[in-house]
Amino acid sequence: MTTALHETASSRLRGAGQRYTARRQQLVELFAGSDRPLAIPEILAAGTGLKQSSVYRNLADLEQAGVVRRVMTDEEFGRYELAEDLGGHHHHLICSRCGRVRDVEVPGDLEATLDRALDRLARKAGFASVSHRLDLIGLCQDCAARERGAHVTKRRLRSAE
Amino acid sequence: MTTALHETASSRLRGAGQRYTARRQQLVELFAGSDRPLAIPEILAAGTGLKQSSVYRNLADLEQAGVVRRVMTDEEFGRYELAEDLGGHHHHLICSRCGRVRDVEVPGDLEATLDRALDRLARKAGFASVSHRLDLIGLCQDCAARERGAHVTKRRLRSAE
DNA sequence: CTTCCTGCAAAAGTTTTGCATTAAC
DNA sequence: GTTAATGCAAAACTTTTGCAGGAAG
Repeated sequence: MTTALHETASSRLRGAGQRYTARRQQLVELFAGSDRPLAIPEILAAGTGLKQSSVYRNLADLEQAGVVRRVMTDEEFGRYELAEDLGGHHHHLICSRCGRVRDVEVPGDLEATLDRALDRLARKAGFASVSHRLDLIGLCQDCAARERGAHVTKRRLRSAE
Repeated sequence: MTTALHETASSRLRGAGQRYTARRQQLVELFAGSDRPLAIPEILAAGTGLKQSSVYRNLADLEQAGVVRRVMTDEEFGRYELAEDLGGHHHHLICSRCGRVRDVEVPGDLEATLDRALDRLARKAGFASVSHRLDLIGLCQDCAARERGAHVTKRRLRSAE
């Protein structure tokens, strides 16, 4: 089922002069089974036994090889997911309060319209080889209620969960 | 010219129980005069005399009051810009290699189409009060040439500039 | 046996915070 | 005078790196 995925990952890593070790296979499996990009703490907690520095280094290597990519959220740490051609083109629903992220797909015709328009724009500005990143920002159901409080930092919010 | 902006900023801060000090006015002016979101190092280097911790604290307060907002790039530090209703709705051209950012506006009809479609999507997923974030990712002219190199971290890239 | 990967510990970079001082109201 | 804002120094947190040991080819 994920055989093709592993073969692709393997060949991309070898192409970059690197090995597709058991650790890295674990990481790829983890991403393949997730419905959202994963943060490093989540990966560490997932019971792979991987150590922090190895996770960072492996993710950097996998990113270089084009197997995963780093995604941006409003959090102050990074999240990773499968590269677009492996995990499919999709976007993210991001809760602006608690940082929760979920994958979401938008209709194909909207994507097409968007692509055409943005390509034109980028070219006019001298940008090459353009892709886009489209996120939906809002409040998830949990947070919509308790929206309140002053001088609350994001870190405090996270640890309060 | 920026009088209205200052008045709005002032009233929003007071509404949050805070003062619109000279330092904060400087910050708002800085953002108003920029064609891209500013990073903390840039703000510190702009000659305002503000200290690092004050910049962070002021930006947090201004963000809470709805005067500025933090924007995400591929860099590992944050950038800030005026809130959408003060600085205008726009998007960002981001160079995936050097991290350079520039503001860009997309045609109004595309925005409208987008808004309608995304609102529907978000509602279906149980998200409330949604906005969107659309970035164009690519290579700026400077970087399009020298695209190369393995195991190069982003931090190294930045300091190499 | 050579090269890459891993873990540990330590460092670097960004952001937050405690406390005393200064400025705003 | 009371409350908020500032600067300084130190801490917290995320990410990167040096080095020694271990696994993969």
